[in-house]
Parts: sequence; C-alpha cells; structure tokens
Amino acid sequence: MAQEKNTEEQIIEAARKIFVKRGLDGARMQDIADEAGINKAMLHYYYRSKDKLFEIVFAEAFSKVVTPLGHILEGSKPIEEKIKELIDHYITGISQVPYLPIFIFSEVNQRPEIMIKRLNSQPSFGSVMNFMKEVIEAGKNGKIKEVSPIQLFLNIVALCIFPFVARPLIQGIFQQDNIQFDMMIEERKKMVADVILAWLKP
Amino acid sequence: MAQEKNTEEQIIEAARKIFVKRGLDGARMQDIADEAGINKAMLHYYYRSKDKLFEIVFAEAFSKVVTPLGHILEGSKPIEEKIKELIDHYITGISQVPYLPIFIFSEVNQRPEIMIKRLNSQPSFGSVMNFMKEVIEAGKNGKIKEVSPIQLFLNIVALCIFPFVARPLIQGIFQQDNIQFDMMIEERKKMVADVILAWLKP
DNA sequence: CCTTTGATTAACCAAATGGTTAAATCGGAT
DNA sequence: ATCCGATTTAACCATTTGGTTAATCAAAGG
Repeated sequence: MAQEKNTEEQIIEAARKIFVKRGLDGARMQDIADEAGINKAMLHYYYRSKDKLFEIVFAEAFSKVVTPLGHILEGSKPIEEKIKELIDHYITGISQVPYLPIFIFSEVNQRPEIMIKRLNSQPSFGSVMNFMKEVIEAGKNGKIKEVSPIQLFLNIVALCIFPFVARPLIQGIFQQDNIQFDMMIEERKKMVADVILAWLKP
Repeated sequence: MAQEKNTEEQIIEAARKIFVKRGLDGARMQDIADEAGINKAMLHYYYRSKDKLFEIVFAEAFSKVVTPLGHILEGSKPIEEKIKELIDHYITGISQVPYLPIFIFSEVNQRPEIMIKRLNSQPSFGSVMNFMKEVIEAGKNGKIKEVSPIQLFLNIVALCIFPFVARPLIQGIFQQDNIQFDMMIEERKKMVADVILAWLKP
C-alpha cells in the first residue's frame, strides 16, 4: 500500500487517514497498521500508545485549520483588502484538507481538554487581536460600519468553513456531485467577501 | 437517576444523552444503562441492539435540526421578512438543542449512508425548493440582488449553526463563559439577518 | 564469519464490550 | 391464593481491542 518511506512517517500518514475518517473512538490500531502495511506492534514500538499517536495527528490537524487564522495579514493594507485576502486564502487552504474541520470540531467537542493547552501554545493569535483593534478603529473612523469584531471574525470563519463541515448533507440535499461541490466552493471565494463587505459598508 | 417514568422513555433519554455526548463509537451500553438507572439487558430487551437504539436517537436529532429548514414560511410575506423570521426562529430553535448539530454532522460524516434514506423521507423540502424559486424571481424583479439561491441558503444556515459547532473553540479563543456565549448568540439573531439582507440589497 | 543492535513479526494476554440466557420478580386476572 | 405473562436482573459468553513479549531478521562493524 504505502511505499518504502521511513516507517515513522508511513505510520503517521496511515494514522492520519484512519483517525480523520473514523475519529479516535472509531479508529482501530489494526486498521492503521494495515493501512501502513506493517505489523501492529510497530505502532507501539514507535509511538507507545493509541493516545500518543492520536495526539500527534490531532496537533497537526489543529495547526493546519486554526493557525492560518492567526496569520491575518499584518502590513498596512486597507482592512477590506485584508478581509478579501483572508477569505480567499483560507478557503483555498481548507480546500486542500477538507476533512480536517469536522474532525477537529468533533474531537474537540468530545474532549475539550485536548484543545486547551494547544490554544495557549498558539502565539499567532496576537495578530488576530491586532486585527480586531483595526476593526474597531476602522469602525470609529467611519471606514466600515461599527460591528463587534468577534462577530465579524465568527461570520468570516463560519462562511468559509461551514460548507466543509456540512458537506455530505449539502451534497445530499442539493444532489451535488463532487465536481459541482468544488465549483460551488470556488464561487464562494469571491461571494463570501461580497457578503462580508456589503455588511460592513458604513 | 431518572425518575419513575416508563422504561422505554427512560432508556431513550439516557441513550440520547450518552450518544450525543460520545458519539456512536464512544458510547457504551453500560453507560446508557447506568444513566437510565437500569440493567444493561433491558436495553436489548426493548431495543434489540446498540445500532437500533442509535438509529432512533439519531433520527430524532436529525429531524430536530434539519426539518425546521424545510418549514420555511410559505404565505405571501415579502422575501426579506421570510429570511428574517427563518433566521430568528432557527437560531432560537437550535439554542434549545445546541449539541445536536455537531452530533449530526459528525455522525453523518462518518456514515453518510445513515442520512440518505432520511433525506428521501423528508418531504418538507418542497418548501425549500419553493423558497428558492422565490429568490430567483425576486432577483429578476430587482427586489433583491441576483444570487445563487443555494449559496443564499448555505450562508444563512452557516451563520446560524456554525457557532454551535465550533462552540468550545470559540469559548477557548475568546475566553467566553457560557453566559457571554449565550449573549453573543442572542445578538446574532438580529445581526445575521443584517448580514444577509445587506448582501441582498439590489 | 560472527556479533551486535535496531527493526520487525507472530503469538499471546487481559480487559472491555455488545449481546444472551436462565432464573427471579412483579402485577393483574381468575 | 394461584397462575401467567411481562419485566427485570445477575451471571455468563464470544469477540474485539489495545497492548506486550519473545523470537527472528537484517545490516553494520569487527
């Protein structure tokens, strides 16, 4: 199945695939071993326990989904530009790993504790706070409507991520195949910015 | 724990609590029995198997979250009114069962098949299709901007539901306690309508 | 060629888990 | 009081599952 790479990485790849698909509780160590094409004992030889292995996979996934939000462009571009770029980049980024958001939300929901330390060790949120100050200031200056920066942030993330979280339902309700779904996502890169900016018009 | 009601309902309540919290894979029949204050064999006596029990709990949850979307107000009110009411009613409704959305999405994601027959036997989506025609017509008449009705629908649902799906993360990032979170949700009833209607302004 | 050392495997183990069963208990009808 | 069906329980069972162990393999170094 997997080719002749070093075993550690083979295992992580297999674990990622199985954990993301089935969740911590649903994943079987045997399935991970099969996916990696190795003996089950190797998993413990390299990573001690199921929990340790999951921890690594989850940390990586969390980082991929949450960290980009902490990287809101600094610089001095006008706030509308920043929002446009954030939305475009974020949707593009999530499109590369479309199954991670629901995986994250689901696991965090069942075990909120696994996220707490990770948030503390996530220094990149300084720039989010910075972005929020900008929002407030731009509101006072009349450049945009005065809105709660948290609600603005939430709205952006909701519009970007939700389609991936609800993907099977959406495709079921609207009878979309994967190509149609991807086209719809592509359309959203511009549309979500339209929605947000129309709302922010002073 | 649970009082002297009839056993069937006691079991369903307990099963609901455990399944929604831990998911199908994470839930233990023994935990459900303990929660209901009865012997584990009773679960099988009344509901045969874990899967059968889960099926009932899931169907009910699915109905609570998805069906209201099919009940988009008919009548002849202007489309803006309908949108406002849908948003207000839907956020209010989900607030009563805030843990159901992530439960639904998570389980549907792991087992898409459990949703398919349920969608077919969900006739109430006729009114959604009707609503979509209205959107198109209102667009052509210049009453609102011309937008994809699917994207409109998605945006509304995303803005209403996402906060509940991402709740632990949101509270972690923004250091919100439950009261602040609830206040934020309350604020959104009006705000989400503002966002959507600003976007739809012709 | 032999030894050493890390990598790999088959076999095994104990605990957990969904499910079953046979006996006991309860409650109403006769 | 007794019978009878429905309900409830304790004990049990087979399978699954995460994890361990002792033996084997293979490559490097001497």
